[in-house]
Amino acid sequence: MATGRNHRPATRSRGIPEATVARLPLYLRALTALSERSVPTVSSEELASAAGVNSAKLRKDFSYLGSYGTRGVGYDVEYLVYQISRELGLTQDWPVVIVGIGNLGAALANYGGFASRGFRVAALIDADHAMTGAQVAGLPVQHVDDLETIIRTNGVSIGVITTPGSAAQQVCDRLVGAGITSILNFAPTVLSVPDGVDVRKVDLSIELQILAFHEQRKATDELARNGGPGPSGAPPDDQGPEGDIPAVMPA
Amino acid sequence: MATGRNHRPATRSRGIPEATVARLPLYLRALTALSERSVPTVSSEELASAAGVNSAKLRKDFSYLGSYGTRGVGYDVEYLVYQISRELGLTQDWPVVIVGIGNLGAALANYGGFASRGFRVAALIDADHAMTGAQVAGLPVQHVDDLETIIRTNGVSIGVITTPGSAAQQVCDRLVGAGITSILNFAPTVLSVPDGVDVRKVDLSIELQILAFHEQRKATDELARNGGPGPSGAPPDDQGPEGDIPAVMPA
DNA sequence: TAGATTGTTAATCGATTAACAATC
DNA sequence: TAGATTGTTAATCGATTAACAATC
Repeated sequence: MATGRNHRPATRSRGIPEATVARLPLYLRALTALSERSVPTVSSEELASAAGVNSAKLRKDFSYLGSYGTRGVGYDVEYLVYQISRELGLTQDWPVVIVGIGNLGAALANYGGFASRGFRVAALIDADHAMTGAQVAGLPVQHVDDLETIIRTNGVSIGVITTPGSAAQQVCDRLVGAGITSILNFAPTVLSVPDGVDVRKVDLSIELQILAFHEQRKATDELARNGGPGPSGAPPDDQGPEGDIPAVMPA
Repeated sequence: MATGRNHRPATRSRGIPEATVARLPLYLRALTALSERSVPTVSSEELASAAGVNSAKLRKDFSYLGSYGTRGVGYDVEYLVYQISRELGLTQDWPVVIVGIGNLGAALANYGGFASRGFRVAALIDADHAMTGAQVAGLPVQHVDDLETIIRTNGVSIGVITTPGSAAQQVCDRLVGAGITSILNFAPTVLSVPDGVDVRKVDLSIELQILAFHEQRKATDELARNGGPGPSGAPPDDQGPEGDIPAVMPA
C-alpha cells in the first residue's frame, strides 16, 4: 500500500465508518467547549451547528457509537465527551516522536494542542549533528542514529515526519522497522508502508492547489456571468472542461 | 455554511468530482518528477503506482479532463503536466497572504513548496505590534490593522490563517470582508463563511486523533488474537464498540 | 497483425440526507 | 398529555473498481 490514507480498505473499523471516525474529533472539540462553559446537555441540532455539520449526519454518526442521547432532551455533554474520548483512544497516553526539526518540526513541537489531548511529544529527532542537544520546546534534539532506541525506550507508537521530501521514505522505513504503526506525514511524498501501518498526510501544497482550482472556477463563472463574451444572461453554471473552448457561445 | 470543506454542496465543479480534484495535485507531483527525469511517456499503471492510487481510478479521473492518452502507448508526460496545471489553475500566479506569524506561520513562509507552483507569499500579517517590520523569510511582517489595504493592493485571493484559534474567526471575517474567497485554515476552529467562500482546513490534532483511533483498534485486535482472555484462535475481526464489554468471550 | 493500454461501462460500495416513528 | 428530540429507515447520491471494447 502506498496511499496517504490506507486503513484496511473499505473496512469500517469495528463497525464505525471512516467518515464518522474523521468527524468524532470535531464533535469532541465542540463538546469540550460546551463542557468548559458548564453546559449540561446539548441537542443534536446545537452540537451539529457548532461542529459545522448537519444534525442528521451527527445523529447517524452517534448511532454507531451507541444510544447515548435521551429523546426529547438531547445529549449529556460530559458523558458524550467521555464516550467519544474513549472511542478515539484518548483516555490513554500516546507518546509521539517528531522527526525533522526544521521550522515546521519546531512549530509542531511548540504546538500546545499536542499535549492537551492524550498526545505527548516524547522525543525530537534530526539528522543534523549540529542540532543534537539543542533545546526545542524544552526538549533536547536527538540524532537520527538513535531513532530505533529512542522509539523503543519511549514506547512510541505514532511518528510525525517533518523532514524534507527526499528523506521521508527512508525515515518512514526506519520508523516502521522500529515498530511504529501510525505515521503523520508532512513531507510532500507518497509513502510506501506495509499493511497494518496507517499513514495520514498533511500537504500544504495540495490544499492550496485544490483552493486554486475552485478559485479559478469562480473567476471563470464570474466572467461568464458578467464580462463574458456571450449574450448577457449567460447561465451561472460551469463551462465545459476546456477553458478555452467556449461552451456557451457559438464558435 | 460552516464546515471546513464547503464547495458548492455536491456540485461536481465543471463536471469534475471533488474526489478527482483532490487527486490531481498528486498526479501532477508524480508527473513533475517524471518530467525532471526526462521520461517522455507513462502508462496509467506506472503513474498510478507513483501517485499511490489504483490505475482504474486514475484513468477515470483523467477521463473527466478529456482524452489525453494514447491507447497502447500511455500518456505524454509534458502534455499531461500542462493540462493538469491548467485545470488546477496553476498556470497563473496566486498571491497568498499568511496571517499569524508564530512558529507555524513562519514555517509556512519559509516553505519552499509554496513558490514552486504558482503560489507566491505576497504578505505576512500579525497582530503583534512588536513584530511589525521584522523580517521573516525575507518579507517584512505587517500589522493586521492594514489587512484590508494589503489584500487589495496585492490582489490577494487566498488567505492562510495560522493564528491562535481564538482569533481565527475574526481574521476570517476580515479576510472575507476584504474580498478573499479561498481560505486555508490551520487554526483549530470551525470557520463560518458566506456562500461562495471556500475553506479548507489542516488540523494536526484531528489527524492525530484519527491515528489514535486506528492505533487503539490495532492494539485491541492484537489482544484479541494473542493475549486475549478468550479461547485461543479468537477471530481477527473487530470487537464490538464497547471496549470493556467483551464480545468474544462469555460474560 | 499482435500486443499493449486507454477510455468507458456497469456493478458495487460507502456516505449523506430527509423523514418519521419511537419515546423521553 | 403535549412538545421535543432521538435513533433508524430508506432513498439518493457520489466514489470506487473490475472488466473489456476500442484503438493505437
